[in-house]
Amino acid sequence: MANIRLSDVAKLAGVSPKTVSNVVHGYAHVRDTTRARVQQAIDELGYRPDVRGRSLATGRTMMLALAFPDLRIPYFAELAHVIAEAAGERGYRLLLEESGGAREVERAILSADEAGIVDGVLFQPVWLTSTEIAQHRGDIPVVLLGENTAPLTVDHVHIDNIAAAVQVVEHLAALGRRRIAYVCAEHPRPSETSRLRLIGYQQGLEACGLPVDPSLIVSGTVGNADAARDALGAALDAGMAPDALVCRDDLAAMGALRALAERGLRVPEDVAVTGWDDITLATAVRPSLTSIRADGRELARRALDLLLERIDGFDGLGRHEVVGHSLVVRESAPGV
Amino acid sequence: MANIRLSDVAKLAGVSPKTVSNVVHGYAHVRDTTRARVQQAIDELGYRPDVRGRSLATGRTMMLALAFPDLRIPYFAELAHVIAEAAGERGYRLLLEESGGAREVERAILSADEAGIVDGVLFQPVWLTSTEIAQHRGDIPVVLLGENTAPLTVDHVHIDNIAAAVQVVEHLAALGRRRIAYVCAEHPRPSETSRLRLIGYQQGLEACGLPVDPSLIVSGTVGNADAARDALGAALDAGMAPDALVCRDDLAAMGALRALAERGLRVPEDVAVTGWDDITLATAVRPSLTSIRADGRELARRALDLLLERIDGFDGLGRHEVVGHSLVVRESAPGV
DNA sequence: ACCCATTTTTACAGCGCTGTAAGTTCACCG
DNA sequence: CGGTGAACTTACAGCGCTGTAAAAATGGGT
Repeated sequence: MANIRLSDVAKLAGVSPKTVSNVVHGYAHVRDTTRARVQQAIDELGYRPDVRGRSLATGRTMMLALAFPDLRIPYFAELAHVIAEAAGERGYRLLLEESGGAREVERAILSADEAGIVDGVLFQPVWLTSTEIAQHRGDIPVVLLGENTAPLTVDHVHIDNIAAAVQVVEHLAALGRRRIAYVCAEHPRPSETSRLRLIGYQQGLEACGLPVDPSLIVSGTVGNADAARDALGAALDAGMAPDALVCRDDLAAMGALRALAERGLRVPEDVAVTGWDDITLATAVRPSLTSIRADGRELARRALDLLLERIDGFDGLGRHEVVGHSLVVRESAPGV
Repeated sequence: MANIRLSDVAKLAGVSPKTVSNVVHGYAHVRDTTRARVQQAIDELGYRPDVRGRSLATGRTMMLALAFPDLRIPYFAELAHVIAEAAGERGYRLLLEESGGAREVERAILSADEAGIVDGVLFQPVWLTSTEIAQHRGDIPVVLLGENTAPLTVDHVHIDNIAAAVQVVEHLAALGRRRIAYVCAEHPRPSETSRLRLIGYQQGLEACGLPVDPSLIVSGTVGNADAARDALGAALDAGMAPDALVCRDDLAAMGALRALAERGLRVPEDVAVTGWDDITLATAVRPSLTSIRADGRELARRALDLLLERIDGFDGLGRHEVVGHSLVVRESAPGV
């Protein structure tokens, strides 16, 4: 089946190609009779516009990229879902790019060596520093997501990690917990996200008048429940005796739940546990997870707004926006 | 920064545009001195090929779509990851499309009203019947994924659901379980996937000489652990007393674990539980899940091979391929 | 019937690239 | 030193569509 082109429709309808284009786009100034004739030709031939020609002519692809570490991490999958939905409402498709958490790949994403694929990029870096980000070629609009410090020249949407971490610690302290551990700081160098959460963790302890004890910080691989279980398990076996855990994310929390259960420690009676991200499964595990929940819909909305403004030509300094978060209290660290 | 075009590079290097194109593509018959000169011009100008022009000229976009119900379901996220990886190895990007499990959207995916976005589609339908699929416009190559019966004219890659379900039941029977329930059949009409798994479940029971008891079939929403927990919980409260559960997928299994635990039933001592999909978190919950694992890498490989053959013009009858699966035995339904 | 202001339609050129086929240059042989 | 095939390079046309600006048609007065 040879592909039907705009001009084929035009020929059949006896109008110029541009008029067909106008009909396809619902342009107002087309006589009803003309529109009907063109529409009939479209239907008759089964014409479907080819976006490549269009995008070459308009300079827009109506596609955005969302770049983040790994689709298999529930938080990112859920984020992608929300953003794809919001992008769709604005007429854009979403292309997902996984960096695998590798600095190389993150760099490649910013300096893409092919143009014309997407109109803009939403990018959640893990390792790239703001200096590196600031040096990106700038051929294409970028909005940063997540917790990294962003350069002044680039838009950025995030939650207040420090405040959230403080809130978590205060919640645990209000439950009477005194030996509050932090589970899964990357080793040897924490990602920016972890760094901020650790700062908040420490601030929270200080605010509650609790000592900051480095031996209560468990290092481990991020984004992997089993790794968290092993890391925490080893720490517990080595004698660490926390009465609460601030976990870097829900996956770590799930691993922690296992490690605790395997040692006969009850949650929350013996050890209260909090997660981060409030993934869907947070309600399915037992006990269900108390967790920090970012306002994902708002995050998607703001990020897309900023990006679309850039695509429309806005060229000012970077905007840095904070979206809301909340502590969702569940069984693993219940309310007082 | 005005965009640099191929012709700009050609001008600077003093060659024809086509020669620049040849250099970009690593075409063999370019004199070294020419290549060097062109390369220098490319670097100097920071030229990056525009894929839109290329794809208009070649007729290829080097993008594939993967359409499935919902990114937030871990199995699909993990599937998307594997397929994206395999597609990348073949030089293709992957565009994800979520159907939301809606028949309407599934139909729209097949009869996309815009052309030229992707070169082919991998499609995991939930509700579309093979008749409907067979009637799709055929403008674009499609390979079906997953468990639906596919029309004879369309390629299809799947695992043997019936055999896998039989295997699960036999495993449970070998543990001495006699009252093996099935958790989460969609109500009122099961999806094709559920139907096949139910058939296998029944066959397995018969093969083991166990009675098929309809009251051991729990209906419920699919893809949602909490719904599974509620559905199973209600059934248990109503007096159902299984000693094993075949769960439709790992999410259902996780919900089931909760429902059982809340009622003081021990897994696997009182009730053995199996899942399906072997998602990453299957090892993180407690007890870890015995689950059916499809060979995802092989699935991705085969599906892409078939699709790329279609894109290359293959026009024969549909190929139907079965990829391997295995029963991964863990704590929730241990080996004998 | 004619003029003017709209409304509707069109011609044109070009977005950036590559396949084809037809040059042109080169190295080497007789 | 011409001839020859291989190695290299290019002209051309067109992939399918849309922005622009200008032309054509229409309608409403006078």
